[in-house]
Amino acid sequence: MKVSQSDPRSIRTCTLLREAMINLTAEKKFTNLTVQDITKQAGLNRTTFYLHYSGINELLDDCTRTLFNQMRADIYGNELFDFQSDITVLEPFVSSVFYHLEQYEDFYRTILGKQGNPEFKSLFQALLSELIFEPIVESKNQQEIDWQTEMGLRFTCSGFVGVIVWWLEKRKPVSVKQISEQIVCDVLPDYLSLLSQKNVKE
Amino acid sequence: MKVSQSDPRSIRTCTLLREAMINLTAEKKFTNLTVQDITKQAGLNRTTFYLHYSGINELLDDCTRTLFNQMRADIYGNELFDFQSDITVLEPFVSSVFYHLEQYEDFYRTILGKQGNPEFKSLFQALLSELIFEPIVESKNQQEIDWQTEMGLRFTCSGFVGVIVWWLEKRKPVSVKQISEQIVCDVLPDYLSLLSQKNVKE
DNA sequence: ATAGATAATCAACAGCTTGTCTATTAGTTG
DNA sequence: CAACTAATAGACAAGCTGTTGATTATCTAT
Repeated sequence: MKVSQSDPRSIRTCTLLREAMINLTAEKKFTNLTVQDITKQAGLNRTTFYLHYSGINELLDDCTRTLFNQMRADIYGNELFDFQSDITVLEPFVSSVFYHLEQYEDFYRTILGKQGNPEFKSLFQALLSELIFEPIVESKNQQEIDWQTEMGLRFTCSGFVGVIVWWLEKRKPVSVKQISEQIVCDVLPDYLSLLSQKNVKE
Repeated sequence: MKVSQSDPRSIRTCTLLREAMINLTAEKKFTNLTVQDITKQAGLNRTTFYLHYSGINELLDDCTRTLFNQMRADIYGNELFDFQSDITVLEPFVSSVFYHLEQYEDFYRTILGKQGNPEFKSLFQALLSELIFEPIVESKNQQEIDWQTEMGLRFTCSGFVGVIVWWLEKRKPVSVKQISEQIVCDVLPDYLSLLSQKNVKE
């Protein structure tokens, strides 16, 4: 960014570039996506791009921040849950993730998929970990977490993202309500038992 | 491939190119890796590359096949297991995956990581699914699998790969024996029960 | 409303990679 | 030895990149 950020022209340009990137990605044109493609789609001059971003990765970072802020707001629109009482209070949080995905379905399908961007996927997983799973670990386990817990956390986050990708790839074979209930009722309870027990083989 | 495949010169060239690709990737030079880099590393002329591969992706495919054949052999070096009896018979299979990873540790760390290749990661996950997890589903469940089972399978595979990436990223914080036992004894039993039970919430 | 500041445009540039030619050299096989 | 074929070397057009300088359009403060 070498320009103002508060100037209406800058805001407009950045918005157009973000939208162009998201729309082109949604059209499965992510691999080998060029600055030319983006600026053409946005109806802007290629030179203008470099006034705002150093390259495509920086624009993607901007898109990522924008989408994640939105998802954060979507998720925290729900009441904070008391995890101790009942695991099913998680259901609205899990549902809101899927509802958010539906808003940019084509974009997420491409960028999280085989032809997508591993950096974005990693950030996406970290966000879900931060928003949903780490609070559970903290509420259950106040002391320093051991490697078994850390590994279990990673297993659960990766599994959750894997299920999301499956759901997107398969073009939503079941409803948000169905998949959310399946995850909350059948998958996460096992995760909890994993966190509370300490079966260290030594 | 426009050349013989059985000619000693071709075999030598392809081997050199595969090794160059794997070594350069291991040195964290995967993103923006060029044909020039590879042929220079291999000590070959750039034109020679195109006699054997149409592009980097095709060379990576060749590397993938080679590594996966080796992993398949590593895994099947163990006795076939009867999953019904005891889940812990899986331990040698899980261990052999980690021992295989150690042989090309730096390569796998890069290509499965944030700067890596999602296509490779997807194939890697599919291979583990085929070699380890799908046989379990089939042994437990002869009828057509429902979406809950399919989802559980995806969850388990993704979680397993997630743990592998965690282990590589953290530079092997625990031994192969420790992580394999933890996975087999504490993680998989919970999730594998998912693959056989029918908790359809409807 | 005007003047100064700043963003957007346009044309052009060198640098790099790609994929494909040719012609020539080196190695393999019968 | 003779034929076949892989490897090399140099060159080419094409495409994208990131930057420059000059010009036009738009914003903002007075």
